[in-house]
Amino acid sequence: MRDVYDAVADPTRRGLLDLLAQAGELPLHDLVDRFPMGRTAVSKHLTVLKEAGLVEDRKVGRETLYHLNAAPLREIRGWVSFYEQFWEQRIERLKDLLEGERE
Amino acid sequence: MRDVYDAVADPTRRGLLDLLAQAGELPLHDLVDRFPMGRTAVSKHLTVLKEAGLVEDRKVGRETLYHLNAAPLREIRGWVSFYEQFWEQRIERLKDLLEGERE
DNA sequence: TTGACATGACACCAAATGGTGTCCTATAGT
DNA sequence: ACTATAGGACACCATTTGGTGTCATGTCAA
Repeated sequence: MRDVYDAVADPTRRGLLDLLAQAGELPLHDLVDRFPMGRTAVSKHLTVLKEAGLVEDRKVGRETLYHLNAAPLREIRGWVSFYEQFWEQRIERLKDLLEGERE
Repeated sequence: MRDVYDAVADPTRRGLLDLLAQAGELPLHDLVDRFPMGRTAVSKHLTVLKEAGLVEDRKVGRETLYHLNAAPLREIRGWVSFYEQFWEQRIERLKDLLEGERE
């Protein structure tokens, strides 16, 4: 479907995830109220998040209620945790090490 | 400058970071050899990564050597770790909880 | 039953994105 | 000195992206 890294790259979409994490479940019009853009734009962002599996929705009457599914974020978590070893060590130390190879 | 989430959204750019993590330091033409695209495209991706602070470069003779700076990834790590609490609990349980509100 | 509300489904548009090729300069190597 | 290599700096292009507005449909409430 859609890459989870890509889905999360947009600040509006991260904002949507934050709201859904906080509120549990919200209808579209409530979400729209929190952003400086129209309903169509927010709806599109939610579609992207749905394609990435990060949100799910259910229809209740005339509303569509959206809620978070955080599971796909495991992928990002796993990827980024690999790099922890590199930021733990001082950057300058790495630089010196690389420069020192010539001596 | 450039959003680190955005910089990391592209699979080619994640590939570049992986290569630099492994090799320590590589010149542009070595990086180009590993991807199915031209020098200009790879160079542009490296520029994006530089704008996000994820790579740095130094000129040695006629080569430009690129190396990783993983520090900005802390931002992503921090953001995503907030969501751990949501994927730890079973998704079905959350759903049942939300549906149960009406009874 | 009538009118307001919620949203899906388009069509549309400007700007950003991810590629390309070309030209130019600097450096290495013979 | 000459030639090949490394790569910066463009100009260019198709596609995607992130927004808009409009129309049609289903639902709620008086």
